[in-house]
Amino acid sequence: GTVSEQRRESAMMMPESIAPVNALNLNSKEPPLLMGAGHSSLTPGLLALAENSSDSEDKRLGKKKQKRRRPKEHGEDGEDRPREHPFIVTEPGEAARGKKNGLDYLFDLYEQCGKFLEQVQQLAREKGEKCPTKVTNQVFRHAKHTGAGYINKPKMRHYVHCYALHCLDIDQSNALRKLYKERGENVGAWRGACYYPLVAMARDNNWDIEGLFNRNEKLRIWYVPTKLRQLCHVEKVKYGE
Amino acid sequence: GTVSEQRRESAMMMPESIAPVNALNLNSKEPPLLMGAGHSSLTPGLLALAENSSDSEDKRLGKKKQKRRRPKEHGEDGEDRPREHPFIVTEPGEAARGKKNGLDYLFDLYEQCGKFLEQVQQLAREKGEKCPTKVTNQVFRHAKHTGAGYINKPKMRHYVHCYALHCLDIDQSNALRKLYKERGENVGAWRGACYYPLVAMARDNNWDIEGLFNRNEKLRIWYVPTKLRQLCHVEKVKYGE
DNA sequence: GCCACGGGCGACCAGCGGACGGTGAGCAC
DNA sequence: GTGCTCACCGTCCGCTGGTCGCCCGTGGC
Repeated sequence: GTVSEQRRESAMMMPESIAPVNALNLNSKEPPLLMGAGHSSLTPGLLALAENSSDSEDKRLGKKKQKRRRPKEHGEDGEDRPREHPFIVTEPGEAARGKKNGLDYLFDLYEQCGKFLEQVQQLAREKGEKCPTKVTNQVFRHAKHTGAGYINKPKMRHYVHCYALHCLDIDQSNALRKLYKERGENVGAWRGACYYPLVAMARDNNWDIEGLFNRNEKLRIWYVPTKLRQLCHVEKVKYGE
Repeated sequence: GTVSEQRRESAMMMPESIAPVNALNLNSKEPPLLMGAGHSSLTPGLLALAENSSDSEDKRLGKKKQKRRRPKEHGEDGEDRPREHPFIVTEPGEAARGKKNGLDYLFDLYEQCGKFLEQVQQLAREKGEKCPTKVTNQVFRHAKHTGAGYINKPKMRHYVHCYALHCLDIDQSNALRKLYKERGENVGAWRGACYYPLVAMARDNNWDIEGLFNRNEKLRIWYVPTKLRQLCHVEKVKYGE
């Protein structure tokens, strides 16, 4: 990459200087965490974008509240895959301690999905069917049926932007992991922090986050997460193109 | 293009030599029309591919029969857009006679959709939303709201491959129009005939019909029709890659 | 006027991309 | 053992892409 050290540093430090303030008309409510003295080139208040905003009574028009789930009525007929161990922030090469998974494993899951996509594409080509270019529901289904029951859509979508940083700037990604590990931050905090270096990269790429993804061999197959696109948009509007 | 005259001619003449015979396990039933002495380089039996196969009792598993429509219960509250005039086969530059529309008009509709897509893309970019690369439902909706009520999805999808031929080989497209006009064929017959030159082009392009579409400025924005993809697949399997 | 043909396009459907939030695993004490 | 934090992922939802076939415009007689 050709990003200056200055910019990389300030982008990486971003989350320190962010206070939870509402931005735009997207309703907000982020846990007050990681505030500090501000020296930002990117805007404060970005974290205030949606994602997990609850209450705010009834959300935008036309959006119903999701129904509550049936309380898992006993084993019934079994085969209850146990939930995967939670991720913790680990440095590159570091194994997770205790009943946890590390971030190298997380990123490996993305590579596995890439392999599964290739299989699905090969099958589609042989059968003369529509050939997906992205990781679709069909790919997740294929992964599950092929024995990779530990891969699922909500999880993969949740961390896409973290994988994006890993693909687009491995050094910055590694440094961020190290930093958040040292500080003893949880996965959620690290995940939140991953957005800002990406926004900075988008800025250097004429705000074309889609293009940034598409130009990278490994990233091309992943949809740009809504929140990342929104973050880029807010920044662009605030500071002009 | 670099297609030999030989191939173009035989491809264009194809429909003459086709007898309705079942192909593969796709259920079939095309009206016996346009049969003749065979001298084909492309396979006979291609027209037998699905598209409008009815009866055959209940179709593939899991596919329910579509419910019958409510019989248009009076004007209710009005604004009944009258149905567009049917298309007839016209030569390039020829105006349609009577209450009919010509093929130049049909192709112009595709160009209009391209314009509407550009508008939708511009709006999406300004609002930082997902930016469609194809003519989607959203684009049809935009077209309708912007006053182009004569554009609708089923119509545009129906003739996509005809427009494809027009884009990829204007000479062959024009010649086919002239031929079918002289013979007094109806639009359906002309439409069916448009498939075969495209299959021949796909063959010359290593059977990559998707690539053929994507490489053309105007075509890129249209989904490859299912039947065209199937036709290419059947040909490829029958005569090897 | 009447009829038969054929095709325009309203409406349907499986499945998609996307998101939420309740369980319950996990660790600290 | 007990409590309480937090994130995994089952499940929902507004739509999409794709298609069918009813209805009726249309021209010939």
